[in-house]
Amino acid sequence: MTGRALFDAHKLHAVLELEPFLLSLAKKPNPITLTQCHQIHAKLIITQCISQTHLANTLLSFYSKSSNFHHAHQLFNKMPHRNVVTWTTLISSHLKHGSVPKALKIFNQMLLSDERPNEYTFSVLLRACSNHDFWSVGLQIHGSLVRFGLDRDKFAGSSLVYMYFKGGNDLRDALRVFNGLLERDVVAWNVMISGFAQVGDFHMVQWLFSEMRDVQGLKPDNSTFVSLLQCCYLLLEVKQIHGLVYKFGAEIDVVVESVMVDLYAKCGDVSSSRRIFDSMEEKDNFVWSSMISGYSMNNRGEEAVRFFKNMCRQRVKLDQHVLSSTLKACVEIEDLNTGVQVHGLMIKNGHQNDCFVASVLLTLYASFGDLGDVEKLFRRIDDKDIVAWNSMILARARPGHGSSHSMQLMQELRRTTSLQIESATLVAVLKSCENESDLLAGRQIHSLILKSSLCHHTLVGNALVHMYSECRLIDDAFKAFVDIEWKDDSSWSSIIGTYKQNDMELEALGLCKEMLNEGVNLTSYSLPLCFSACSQLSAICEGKQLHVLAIKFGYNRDVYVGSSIIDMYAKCGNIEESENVFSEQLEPNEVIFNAMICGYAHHGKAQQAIEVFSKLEKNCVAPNHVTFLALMSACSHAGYVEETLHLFTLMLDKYKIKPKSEHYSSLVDAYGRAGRLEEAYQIVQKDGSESAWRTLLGACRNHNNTEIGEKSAMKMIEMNPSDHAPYVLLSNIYNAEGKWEEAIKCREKMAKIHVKKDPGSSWLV
DNA sequence: TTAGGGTTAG
Repeated sequence: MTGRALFDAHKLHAVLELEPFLLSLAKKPNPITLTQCHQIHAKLIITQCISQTHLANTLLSFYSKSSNFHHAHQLFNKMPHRNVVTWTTLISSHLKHGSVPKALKIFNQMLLSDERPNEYTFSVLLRACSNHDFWSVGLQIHGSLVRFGLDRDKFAGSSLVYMYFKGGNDLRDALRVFNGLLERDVVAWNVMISGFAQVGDFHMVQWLFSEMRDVQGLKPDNSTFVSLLQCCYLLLEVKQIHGLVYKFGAEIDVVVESVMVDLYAKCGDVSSSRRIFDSMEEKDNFVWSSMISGYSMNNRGEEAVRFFKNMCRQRVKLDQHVLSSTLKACVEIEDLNTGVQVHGLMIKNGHQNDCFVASVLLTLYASFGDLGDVEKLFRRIDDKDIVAWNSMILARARPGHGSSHSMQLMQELRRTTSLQIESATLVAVLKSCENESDLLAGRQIHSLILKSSLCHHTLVGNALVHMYSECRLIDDAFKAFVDIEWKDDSSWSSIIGTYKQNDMELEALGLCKEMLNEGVNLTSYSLPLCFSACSQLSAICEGKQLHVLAIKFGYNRDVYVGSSIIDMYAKCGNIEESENVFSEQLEPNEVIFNAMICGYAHHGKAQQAIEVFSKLEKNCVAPNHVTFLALMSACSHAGYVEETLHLFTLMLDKYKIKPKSEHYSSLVDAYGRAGRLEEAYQIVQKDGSESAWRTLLGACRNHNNTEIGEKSAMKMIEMNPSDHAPYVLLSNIYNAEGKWEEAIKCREKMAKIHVKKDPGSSWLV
């Protein structure tokens, strides 16, 4: 008797000592190791505490959390007494780390034993059944829940509502269960709010939230705010919810902060994202990756890369999200160096075959023409999804590579996988057909599209228009355009661009008008095309109307739109209006400056062009080759020979810009106009482009220089025998010099080799 | 002692 009492006291002491220790371990976020589990197991056996069901349950949860199912089951089988917690722990661990069928098998065993499942058991099971594959099982479990009288319980009921939202997308059943609950706690309300937020029913979310606020003693928590934030599309809305979080005095957790970082960036306010990020005490991987993608989606790729490098310096763990977001930024800013470093980190962190990360990496390598490694990367990806295939097909659709490889890949995709082809797949394959030699493949894809459900997809239609346009089949492009059911700005831009490229400006402008009549919202893509059509036709009235619309939609200060307006007014003869638009630009870049300089060049205002260039230098904007071409052409036309030469050397020496043929031609033009034909001849011999020779020949014609004129004409005929220009110019030189015989010979030669002069045309009647 | 709701990337 005494011995037994003494033993029990020992046991009690051991329990008192072990219990807090086990509890503290259970609270730790990381699962404990198998060795630690064994040590605890041994200690429980030695102290004979293993027979205490609650302690054995805790050990069972340790084995389960670390996915040591074998040991968990061994312990479970040996336990002399099991309770509902024992069963629920085992079921829950299989659901979290193992498989749903195994969990269901254990649940069936539980039902066959005398143990009754409780609200916790049902809660975990129902949540697992929200996966669509187990939908019918979920309905059966709902039946059991009713039999056990737990269907109105707040725990089991909340999970049931969750299941109807996620698995069945059944809002009515979810609402019915919710209305039937005996008690609705914050979790129950959150499940409802999040369910309606996911399906985009924001009115319902609003209503539920106001109802919830009326319930006494209930306060929205972080989870509520996350769901509310998911309903935000506008910056103002994000700010409002941000304010609400403070109003309710909630202790903001890392998840809410992460969502706000992500959303502010999605609404274009990266500075607010960064402010929240910097103020966060606890930062998880999620928020680091949100910050990187935030920079990237706002066209601030350089900052994304800098942020990533800073993150590496701080030794933050790199996950797939961080790596793929960074690579996306590298693709955007064409930063191969960082991309290669990220590749190394992918290997180091074991993510080299991750589908998300490898898909972007192959896009990056492909954009630098490294196609050999791309294929290897693709083949190694685990569980390739449709986006990985699309990326690979697009990687192979590089200009000049033909369509065969992309077509083969799509056939392989259809033959070997059960993945559903997406619009992006077709867009990628069509991209590889943008050449007349690949037209047959393009037509095959077109017929495939017509047979599929994707024929009404706007993106696919746009790709077809583009493909036919690149193959110079204007009628087919137009037919494909007509077939697009929901034409967007891009559809109209494609067809207008097609007509413009093929010198059909009148038709292009007609389509611009039609587009406006259709009420399509003009954007920074379509507006420049419309302005360009106007300028080519000198259609200033239409141009002015479009200018008003550009102001109305707030695009007049967009660099692409702004430069096209400046160009349109200049080409339509209204340089004053170009100057007005130019002066309205808040942060003019080189494209805007170039448009103004070109405008002055066209109007023969060399002095003003040079003044604009000085302004550009003062604003620390880097000029490009177009800037110098416009400046040199303005100066050469005005007869400023020395100034043209000065600009040419400035371009080379100060700005390190490699001259193109056009620059040489401009230089030749300047010398030619001044009659300095020998110097011009020296330059042409160095450059040797057809356009430079043509310019020189023109100058010889103006200055009646037969000697260099003959040399130039011979060179041009050698370079392009079917061109009529050298014959005409040369015969003009002979005529001017009175060498009629030579002139006739020249024309005869031209007739002999069937070179015909294009008839002249004029806009003036 | 078991348990329900919320976040990111290509």
